[in-house]
Amino acid sequence: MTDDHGRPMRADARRNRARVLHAAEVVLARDGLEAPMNTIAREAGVGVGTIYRQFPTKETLYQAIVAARQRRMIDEATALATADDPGAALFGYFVRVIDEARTKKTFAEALADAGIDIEAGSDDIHAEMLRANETLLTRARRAGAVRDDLTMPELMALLTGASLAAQHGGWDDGLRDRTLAIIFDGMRPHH
Amino acid sequence: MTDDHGRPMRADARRNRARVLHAAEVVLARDGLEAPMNTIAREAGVGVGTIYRQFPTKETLYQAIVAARQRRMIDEATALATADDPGAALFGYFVRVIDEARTKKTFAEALADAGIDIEAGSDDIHAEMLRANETLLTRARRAGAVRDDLTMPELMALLTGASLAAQHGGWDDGLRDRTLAIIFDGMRPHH
Amino acid sequence: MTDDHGRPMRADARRNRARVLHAAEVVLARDGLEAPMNTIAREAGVGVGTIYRQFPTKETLYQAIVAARQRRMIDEATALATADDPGAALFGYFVRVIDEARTKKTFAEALADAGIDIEAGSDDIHAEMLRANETLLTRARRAGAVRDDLTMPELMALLTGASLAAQHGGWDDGLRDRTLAIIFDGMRPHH
Amino acid sequence: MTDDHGRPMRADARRNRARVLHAAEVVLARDGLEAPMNTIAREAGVGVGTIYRQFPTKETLYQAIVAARQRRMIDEATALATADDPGAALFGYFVRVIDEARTKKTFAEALADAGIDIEAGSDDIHAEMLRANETLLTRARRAGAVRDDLTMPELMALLTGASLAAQHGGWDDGLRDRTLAIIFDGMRPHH
DNA sequence: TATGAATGAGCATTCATTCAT
DNA sequence: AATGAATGAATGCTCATTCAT
Repeated sequence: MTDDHGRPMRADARRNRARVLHAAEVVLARDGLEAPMNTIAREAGVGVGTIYRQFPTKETLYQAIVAARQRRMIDEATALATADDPGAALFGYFVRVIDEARTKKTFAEALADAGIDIEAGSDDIHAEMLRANETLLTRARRAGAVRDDLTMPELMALLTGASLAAQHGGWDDGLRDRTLAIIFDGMRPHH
Repeated sequence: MTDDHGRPMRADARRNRARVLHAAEVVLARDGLEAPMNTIAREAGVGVGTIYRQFPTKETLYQAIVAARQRRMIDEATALATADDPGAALFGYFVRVIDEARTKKTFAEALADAGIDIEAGSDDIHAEMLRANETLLTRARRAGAVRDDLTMPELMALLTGASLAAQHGGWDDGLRDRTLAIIFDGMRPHH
Repeated sequence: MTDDHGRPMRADARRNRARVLHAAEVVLARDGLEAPMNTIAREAGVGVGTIYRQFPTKETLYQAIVAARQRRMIDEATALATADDPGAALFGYFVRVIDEARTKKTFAEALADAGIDIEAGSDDIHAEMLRANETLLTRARRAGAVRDDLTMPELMALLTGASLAAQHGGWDDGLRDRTLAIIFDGMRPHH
Repeated sequence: MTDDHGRPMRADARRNRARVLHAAEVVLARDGLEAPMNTIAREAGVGVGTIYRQFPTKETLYQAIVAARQRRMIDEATALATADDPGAALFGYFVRVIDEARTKKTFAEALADAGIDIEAGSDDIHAEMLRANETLLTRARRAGAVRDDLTMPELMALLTGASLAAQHGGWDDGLRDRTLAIIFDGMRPHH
């Protein structure tokens, strides 16, 4: 991690950055997106000014949270990209994404936003996530685990929809399993 | 339409109520839920006070918009409840709901909220919509058009997810058709 | 009672005026001076417009209420002006004024305002009330019932203070009697 | 002066708190209780937000002003509690209270409010002021400087009434002296 | 003439962001 | 570098007053 001038961040700065990020996740999940910066600062045990040093804007802070999650998802996708069973890999990844959305309120919307720039891929990390997803999809398709006409836009649409619904509706484990079972059946070939 | 005392509303009041409702739909779709009441008032060509006469709270105004849409959906569902082909009726209704969400931004979230109180049904109109949906689902299931283990919670989850995704992602006609094709396949029997 | 053009008021107009005045007294005593015109209108069973026809301003309405009370007080003072015992007349009048203030919240402040323009007497009815009070005072002084150095300014100051305190403090009968006993003792000669 | 967490206030914060308090006194005396917060802020030379940081509510600000005055009065009363002449102490204190009311418009009403909860004494500072007053009264009564049947309720009634009248009527020094002379005579024994 | 719907300036309060300490 | 006090634009809502019905 580097600062604005390319120098590595001081240890305390990096520690503060992590505390802020964590506090923001907690507060956003609890109070929603309208939560004031002061609340986040208090939760983090720092002054507001410290947040603004790392994140010039509330917007920036949110993006950082989302980016962190996307990075985590990318890592999972990457790990699964070489799995033996490409179908199981894709479906397993799908479940992981939905679980993330069920827990961390901010993630689902961000994912939805990412889906929008499918072609654009304006943002680096968005683009990277899309690439990782695409790998999983392509492998599953080639293995015959999903239908041929399931392409990235539809996958992102399904992923996004399920995430948003899960977050908004407070899905429990049972509802998640039963709903995804239906969606997964629709994704498979031979209909 | 009657006022609080059961008297019929004055002509100008009814006209203004409609203008406000319409303006609110336009503004909310354009600027999001954060749009100030003043903007809605300007769009409607009335003073803020006029809005507050009909809707004592911003919240109330939103609920009125949503209620109007839910009523429209209930009407559609009711009309389809006696259709010859129960499967086509359910799937056709599903498409209509998603189209509504694509156009009118406020609807999808409200639908999602409705899904939450599936058992509760606290709100009258929510409950009514759920009942109407349930009729369509039951008929389709009895006709063998959808799988046996597709019950209301899953239907609402799918409906909600697709609506939110369609709204958020700005689905075009093609994406809508292809995505719903997958979901519908998942809903059908024989897996 | 005449209208703006000097013509006698129509019967219904006079009736409405009375209803409004009464409603305003009730509402002001209940909700305080901040009470909205709409509340007064509802209490009176008329539209706001009707109030504004009689009283061009909220201020005007309040003044009318106060004027009515002052008139009543003037009548009492006038009646007592020929009483056999001038001392009893003045003290009895004092009690009546305080009782009015205890019941009708708006009166005390108005009385206080009246006291201010002791010399000015800008307003007709204020001036008239002051004259009536002065008559009672002068007779009592001549009869030796009150000390010689008790003149109008002090009388108004005492009357005003007791009224405001009674209104504000919610005096009960006992507190009224005991407090006025002290004040009256102070007003008597031989100290 | 400490902040909510027990830490000493920053120098600038304390300075601003004082400026706000002072500005509020000035504005309230000039424009009445309806004065907008923005006016107070402008008078204080700070932004509105600064006021709200110290006083979460308009109400709170007013209470702070009143509390400050009550504290000042308590101090005076306490100082007089050991004076050689208990009668002079009580009467002198009475004059001081009235002078405060003549100058600082908000005080009189607060004093009146305090008088109401004579037994209740719900509020700490109210209760403390009442106790201080009671000490002066008891000493004066024991010394034979005031009549035996003058107890706290009557004292508060007289104090309140004179304060409200002085504030409302804009008493000058002469009127104050002559009116209080009458009241004080009424408070003395031997009638 | 009476009604009450419409108006919009005005108010208390919040909160992202800046900057003195 | 961190802190948190200060800022002030922006927002939801109220209510005296006007005016179409």
